Amino acid sequence: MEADKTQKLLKERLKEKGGLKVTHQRLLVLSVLEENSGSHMTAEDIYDLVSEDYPEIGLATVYRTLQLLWDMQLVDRINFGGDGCVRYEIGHLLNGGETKHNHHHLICKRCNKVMPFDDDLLESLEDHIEKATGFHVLDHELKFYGLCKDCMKKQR
Amino acid sequence: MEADKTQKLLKERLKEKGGLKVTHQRLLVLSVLEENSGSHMTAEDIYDLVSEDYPEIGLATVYRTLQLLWDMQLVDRINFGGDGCVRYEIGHLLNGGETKHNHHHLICKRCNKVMPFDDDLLESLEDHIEKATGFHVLDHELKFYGLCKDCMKKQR
DNA sequence: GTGATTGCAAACTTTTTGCATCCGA
DNA sequence: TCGGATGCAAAAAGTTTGCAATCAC
Repeated sequence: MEADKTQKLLKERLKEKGGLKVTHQRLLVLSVLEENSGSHMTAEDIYDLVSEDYPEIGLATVYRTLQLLWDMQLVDRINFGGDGCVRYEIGHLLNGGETKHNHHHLICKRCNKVMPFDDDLLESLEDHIEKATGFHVLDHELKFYGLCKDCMKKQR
Repeated sequence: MEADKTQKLLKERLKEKGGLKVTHQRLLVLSVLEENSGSHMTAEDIYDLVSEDYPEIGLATVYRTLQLLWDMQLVDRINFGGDGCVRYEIGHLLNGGETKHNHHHLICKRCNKVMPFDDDLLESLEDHIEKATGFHVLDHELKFYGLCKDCMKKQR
């Protein structure tokens, strides 16, 4: 999705909410999120990136903007592992229906190595869930915990 | 799994690590986690529960104990939704051999509601992974992100 | 012009760390 | 006894809030 289209959507939603303004800062935060679609960024990551173009921005503004974008459903919040900080990425609704990311990981319980693993096997299960529960699935995340090849060897 | 067995496992692992001690506090934290198997508790939740029986415990001890239990793979860390705090539950290895805890969850991106969802569909995929990559799978965790029935309604 | 928004700093919340004391092995 | 563990308080790290100045409409 092109930046123009995302910006247009932001402007629409701000108008819908009534009285809210399209500011330079809001556009910049959104554009950084869009340029890094797929990565999971903390507020500080976003602050650092926006600062490159606009050093006078404040961290508090980034937090306030992320809260606003979340309220308007333009960004998603995610929580990876137990690192205790909230991460953001551009919303699924904006992220193009096609390029949905399938978070499949093999995680070794011994050495904590994380290996990616691709498989689209779950698509049909999503349909089943939606029919059975009314829950509309947007994305999934599948983690397998176990022992990697190397740690299996070491174990014996 | 009975508390006795869990305690025994804790003692074993502490001995394995060498020099680590079985303290009243560690036993209490583990027993609270076991009594509340299935719920996802913050460190403070656990602190409050342990405090009922043992008011002199410090919050820092709870954090240190949870870190230790996690290192020894006796508890799991989970991070649902974007509520910005880490939660703990008794580890899946301990949570009953038969009823292997398959963490299947439907997580609403809007209201952060978490609904359980059971399915054993992934067993065959585990075999496939092991043959293809040499990774020995012990457990899996599957999360579907989307919009629950209620939030779907509200959206229109 | 007017009210929403911003930057800054201070407050808050959650988690970690330093240290003197205590306790399990 | 002795080194690991604890409780407390102080420090970090992450996030929110109050307020005067500023900017979008």
